[in-house]
Amino acid sequence: MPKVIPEYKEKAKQRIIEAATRAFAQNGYHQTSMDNIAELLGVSKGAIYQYFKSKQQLFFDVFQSALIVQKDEVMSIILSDNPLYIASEEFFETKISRARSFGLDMFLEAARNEAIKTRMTKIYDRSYAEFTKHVEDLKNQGVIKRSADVGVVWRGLIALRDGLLSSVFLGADTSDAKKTWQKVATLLLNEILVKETG
Amino acid sequence: MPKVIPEYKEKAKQRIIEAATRAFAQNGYHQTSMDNIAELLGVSKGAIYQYFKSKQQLFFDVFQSALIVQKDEVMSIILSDNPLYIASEEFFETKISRARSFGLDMFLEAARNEAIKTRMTKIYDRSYAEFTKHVEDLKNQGVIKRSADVGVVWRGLIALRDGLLSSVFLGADTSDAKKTWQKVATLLLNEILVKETG
Amino acid sequence: MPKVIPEYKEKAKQRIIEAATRAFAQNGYHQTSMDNIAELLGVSKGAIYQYFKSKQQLFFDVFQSALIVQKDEVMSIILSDNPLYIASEEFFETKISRARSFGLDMFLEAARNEAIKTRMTKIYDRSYAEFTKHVEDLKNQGVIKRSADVGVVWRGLIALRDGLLSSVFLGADTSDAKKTWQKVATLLLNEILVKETG
Amino acid sequence: MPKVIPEYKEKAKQRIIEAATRAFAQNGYHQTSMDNIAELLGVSKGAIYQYFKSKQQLFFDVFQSALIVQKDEVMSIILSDNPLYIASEEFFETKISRARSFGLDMFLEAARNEAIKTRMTKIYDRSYAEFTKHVEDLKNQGVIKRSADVGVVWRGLIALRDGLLSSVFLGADTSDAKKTWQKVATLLLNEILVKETG
DNA sequence: CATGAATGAGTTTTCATTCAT
DNA sequence: CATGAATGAAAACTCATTCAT
Repeated sequence: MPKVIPEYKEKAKQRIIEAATRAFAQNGYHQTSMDNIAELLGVSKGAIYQYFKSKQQLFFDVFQSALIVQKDEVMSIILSDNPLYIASEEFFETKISRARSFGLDMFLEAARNEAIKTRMTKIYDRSYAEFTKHVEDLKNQGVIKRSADVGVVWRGLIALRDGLLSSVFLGADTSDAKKTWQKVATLLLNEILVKETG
Repeated sequence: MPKVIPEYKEKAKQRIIEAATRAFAQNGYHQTSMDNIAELLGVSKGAIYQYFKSKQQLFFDVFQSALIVQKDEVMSIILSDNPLYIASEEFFETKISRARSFGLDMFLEAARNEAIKTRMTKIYDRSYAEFTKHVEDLKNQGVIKRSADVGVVWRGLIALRDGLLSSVFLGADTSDAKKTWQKVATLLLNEILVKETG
Repeated sequence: MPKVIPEYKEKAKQRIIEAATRAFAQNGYHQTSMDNIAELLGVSKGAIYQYFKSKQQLFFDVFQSALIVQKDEVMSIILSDNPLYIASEEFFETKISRARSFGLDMFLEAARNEAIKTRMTKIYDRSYAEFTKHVEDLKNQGVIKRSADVGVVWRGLIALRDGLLSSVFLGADTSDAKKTWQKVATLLLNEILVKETG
Repeated sequence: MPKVIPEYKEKAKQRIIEAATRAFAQNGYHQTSMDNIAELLGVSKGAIYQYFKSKQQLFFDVFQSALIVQKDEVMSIILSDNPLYIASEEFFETKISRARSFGLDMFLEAARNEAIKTRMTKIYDRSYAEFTKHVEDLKNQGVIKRSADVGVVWRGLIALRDGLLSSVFLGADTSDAKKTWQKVATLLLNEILVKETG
């Protein structure tokens, strides 16, 4: 069924990316065949190749689209009124469901792909730059301690998040993970926030 | 290479596991072929099948043997004289090289294997049990605060470690990661230790 | 590009044939996709199928049109004032560029197609018939020896041409080929011409 | 069925090359699938890949083995007692059957492969070098004219052969081709031989 | 008529696994 | 026991062809 709608191509790509994201996330890059994705879409293998020249390219695009989502979300929280929301179990809950729909091993596959690594580093760097810029404002507003080493906290939070998510996927108890997140994140944020919280 | 000695079988298995660990760690489960492993050993593919009925089984055994190594190491540190050694950059350094030689995606492969997941949970549980038992002693000795929620710290440390290691493999700056580890681990340990440290 | 004029159909076919000829010649039948041809024309794949029911049919028509061109040229030379022009390096030069723009492997593809082979044989036969008829005139005019076995010379020249062209495409030195053509063609023509030349 | 005979591997390769030569010759490179070749051998596709890492490589080896055969034969004739045997219809007959079992389009496929072209040029050059060296002897023995331009004759003969073979495959009458070969080859050889022949 | 999205059969290639020697 | 040749099932990718718009 040819579709002559102008933006159809973009929509088709998007649909494929979504299906692929689901498939990669659930079964991993290697366990997912182009056939799987096509079937998920109710479409023939060949159709996918009209939009992505290879499985690698599809993966790359899937990954990038996921990264963009991640970045946006992190930024929005940082810029929100209540920075301590980050330390809530609710926040971590959304992380879990998002990660579940993203797939850890996509990161590992990505880690083997130089092009992806470069891009990812770039995205993280930009994200970090925006973060520190915003932090400067918060310091001026007296929300964050002037002396705070924000980099450490930032990296600590991200590592904690990733590590806890991994543990959940590897079978750890979810409520333990959530509680851990809440406590440790609070601890970290209190290191930099002026007004103590518990 | 001796070939007919009685305990030869066990030694042969061990040699295969070692080679497979190296191969899996370096290239990941899917990128490693039985041929690769056989070649690494200077042995024929068929020989491997004498000891392991499938690639999956070999992986399982490789993984299990790796977990045992990990557990031992973690325990030994906890039981050591200086619990704060954990928070040192040096400690993290050894983690990096060990992880590099183990391979992150082995965990992910494992995460898809129910048998492995169960076993892993069991190992972690036992490890945690030993840990808490030991902690009880330390509380009695006045080293650790009576009120400390040691579970949170334990899980936090492990998550932090895994998250930072991931970030390093994904291209993050190693010295940033080490510094983050040192600061945050100290923060966490100070939560439970009676004698404060910086 | 006009699209609804009556004779448009014929012109469109011609345009497609020209583009296809270029594509087939440059890359060979199998290395040329319908997409390639369509792209070369700035037209959609589907459009080609409006005029040619299959790739094979398109090839057939391309080939036939090429054969007609060839025949015409050969005839015109034979009928020209200076039959020895054939033996010149200049003549061979034009052959090279023509062959380059036609493609050797089109002949081979053709050789597998019975319909093409039949048609080709027919065209060559007609060409040969015209040639011998003309030769009869030349014999009467005393230009060609009465005793000459013109068939041998004709076939010899064509074979020599094709063989030398092949060698050039396979990497032989062009000036060697041209010189060989000039010498051997002269030798052959002198066999049948009354007035000797060097 | 594993075969532990030492030279088995070489024999297996040879068998595959022979089957592939037949298949390529009959149907051309592109029309021949690895399946075809495997079937011809009564073997699985995978088996071929144990000996040749790709279809291209197999083709390369097929081609090279064919070239070696060709070179040897040409040399043996040149060095034979009766150089004029080359001009016989019988000689051409053997050429036809050999070419039939080799396949013209292998040359064309080869013409697109730089590695093959290079190798081919090298083989031809060596062959030509041996030829000219031998010719020097023949000049000294008074068999060949001192003034003869042997290069032209050599290239002329090869081109004639290739061209006539092509024509036969493209449907020309075989006996016409043979006769043409006999006449023109004689003409060419008489150009260089001291003792005239008819 | 023209378009180009979709199809699906075909092709190359890989690799875990088996088994005759 | 060890070997490695052979298998066969899968996977990625291509492309002539069709057909709804």
